[in-house]
Amino acid sequence: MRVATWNVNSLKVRLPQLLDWLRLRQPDVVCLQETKLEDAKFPTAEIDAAGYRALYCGQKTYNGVAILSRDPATDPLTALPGRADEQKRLLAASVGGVRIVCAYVPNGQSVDSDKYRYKLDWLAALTGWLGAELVRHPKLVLAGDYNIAPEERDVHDPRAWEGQVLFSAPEREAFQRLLALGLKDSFRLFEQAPGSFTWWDYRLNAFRRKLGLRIDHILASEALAPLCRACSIDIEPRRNERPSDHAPVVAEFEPGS
DNA sequence: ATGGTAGAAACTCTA
Repeated sequence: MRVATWNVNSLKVRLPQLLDWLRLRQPDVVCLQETKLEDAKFPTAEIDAAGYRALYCGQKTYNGVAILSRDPATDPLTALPGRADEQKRLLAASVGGVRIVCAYVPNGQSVDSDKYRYKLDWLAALTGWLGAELVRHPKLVLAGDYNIAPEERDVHDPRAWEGQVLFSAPEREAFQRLLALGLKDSFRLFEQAPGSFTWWDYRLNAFRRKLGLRIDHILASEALAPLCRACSIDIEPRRNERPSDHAPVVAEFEPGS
């Protein structure tokens, strides 16, 4: 099973690129973030024609998540239970015996912002819920835009980013609490090139200058991680005309997992 | 000292 995550930063704008990418990479499951579409405007016909079913949970202008899958997805969940949130950031469903959790973690804006507090609260709620979800679904993938670079090697200039949002200690500790649930960072199960990033600011020619961060991740549960065969970042779509500022991440799991 | 870009939408907010 090939599982991908991609923050598309507007599915309306990126739909042609997504359809090209699906044909090229043939993923079985794709988690999308920042669709920025109300559910009524989700491009179900185009996705269906590409051979995928879609679950989606969106809103106008901001946020929005979706799970595309070749096989049917069951038992959807569109928010953390007991947390009625108008921000559409979470979607979970089961595909082929694997629980797929698609997350768009709040950006946080800056460490002195209310949005940063909201980010840490949201991560704590996610972690709490995942503990129970892992009991129900031992084979689980948490894929999405975490808006957290977990380690120094995930940041082009860790000194400059020290204490900044996306790399501050409380955010990185929140990431470690996800790992403490037994989740493994599938990207780090394999040898990777230095300077592997998934996001580059649109400004200041960051992509061309390789000024990126690795903030999009596919975590695999303890039961699923041993079945992971590969994980890579596909930077090609970042070279497109009108690209998303994020590149997709793709993880390969043993067939039948 | 705080810009720079992109997307959505309606001029400012979010990232």
